[in-house]
Amino acid sequence: MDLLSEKFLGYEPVHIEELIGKKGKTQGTMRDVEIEKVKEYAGEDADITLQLKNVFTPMLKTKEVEKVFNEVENPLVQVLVDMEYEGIRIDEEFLKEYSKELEKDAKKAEESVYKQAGVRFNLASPRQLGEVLFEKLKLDPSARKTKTGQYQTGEDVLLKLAAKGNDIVENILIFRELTKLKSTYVDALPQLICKRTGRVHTTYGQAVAVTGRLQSNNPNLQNIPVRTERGKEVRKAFIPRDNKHILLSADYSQIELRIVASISGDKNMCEAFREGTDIHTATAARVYNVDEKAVTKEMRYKAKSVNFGIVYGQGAFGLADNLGISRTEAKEIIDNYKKQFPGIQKYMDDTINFAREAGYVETLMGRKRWLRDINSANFTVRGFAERNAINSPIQGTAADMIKLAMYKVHTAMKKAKMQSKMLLQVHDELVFDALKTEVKELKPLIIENMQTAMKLPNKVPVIADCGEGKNWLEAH
DNA sequence: AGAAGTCTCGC
DNA sequence: CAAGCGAGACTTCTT
Repeated sequence: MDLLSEKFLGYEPVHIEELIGKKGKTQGTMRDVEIEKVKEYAGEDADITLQLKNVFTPMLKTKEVEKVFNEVENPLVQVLVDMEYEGIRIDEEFLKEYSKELEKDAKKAEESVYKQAGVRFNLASPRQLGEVLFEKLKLDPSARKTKTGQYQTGEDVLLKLAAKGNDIVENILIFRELTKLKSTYVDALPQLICKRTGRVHTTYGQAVAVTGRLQSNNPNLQNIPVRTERGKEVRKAFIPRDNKHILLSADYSQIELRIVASISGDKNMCEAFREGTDIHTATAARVYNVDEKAVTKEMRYKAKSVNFGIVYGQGAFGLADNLGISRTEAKEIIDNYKKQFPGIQKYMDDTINFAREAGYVETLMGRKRWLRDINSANFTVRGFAERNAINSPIQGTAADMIKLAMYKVHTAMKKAKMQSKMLLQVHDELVFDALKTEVKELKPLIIENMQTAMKLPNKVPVIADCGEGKNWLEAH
């Protein structure tokens, strides 16, 4: 059954109450919602019992995990149902216009590529593109191939070719960007606008992502472009329900790094957060052993990359590749980092050792992730599990925190009898349709509840910021 | 028609 | 070999 069509294509939405267990169902309310989601995810004929067992077995094994179920997941069900039901309004006309513009400019870039290559082919095919770039034009004699024998033509590869002055590559990158925006967002979103509500209604997966994060599909509203200028335009299409409302966006500041500092207990990083200075600048000052005022843009940029890499278990090779620096320099930076933040290194070692003994890692709330490969004899396989071990407690604790916050905010809004609605969650961000007359009261309500949803150990402060505007881009 | 592979969007 | 978690468009191969 398609939850979306049942909800909005003329049927009375009574089944929602059934789903959330208001009619005498005291047990397994979340399971009922999840059955629908599993069906959507795995297909109508999926073995639901088996799927659900896989989903909930890790959660029901110990008292700590029952806590995650009882305090985080079950209360969240109603919040998610409300958000999905509400949906977010889309400026269809704007997207239709933008689509024409993208079409025109993509075509232009495409024709330029064919002219420069001296041959017409399917530019949307990585395989054909690779053959043109590396066999016909011979742009890079040492071009690397994928495991299936075709040339790699990913953005990183193309950017390196562009840096060597290959004009054709610029147009390929433009073509890729514009066709991506057009097909995935600009043309796809209008098709998902519900006729009856005039809005798009995403579906959230509550027990799909292994770390405890939410997942959004049909449409995925957790990957709307924001990085490039032409990508940002898409966000202008997400608008308030009417002129009495505005969009409001509240997001956690550096939440994953704060959690790293907190659960590792690293003195220097905890202190940096308590001081309230910019964390990447503070990191650069330590790694390069200079005063914070002497930190250059480049130093900060590199420190930022290390901070993110740490969260993912990245090594010297990955950092060098990412920053385009030598492996020697990358190793030097990482060694300095570990010296300056010894608690971080200890956290990584301790976490991997714990996982080897226990077979799992867990978040501050006790959410578990099982790691069956953590003792594998295979270097590569074990390496993956070790990076999972480092990352999961961090990503998962952030997920626990915002899930708790969502319930708290939702409850507080109901208690204050507000008409404003929570619409979207994007991992560290919540988006609201805010009645203009409620904004003044709503903003502090959101920020206060987000910041106090979960107390972090070692006195690491949690900060949330809030913006508003006539579309999602302005609010962000 | 569906699976696999590649690529790109977000946090 | 080498950076975590996702969705989804498109091409190409398999059934």
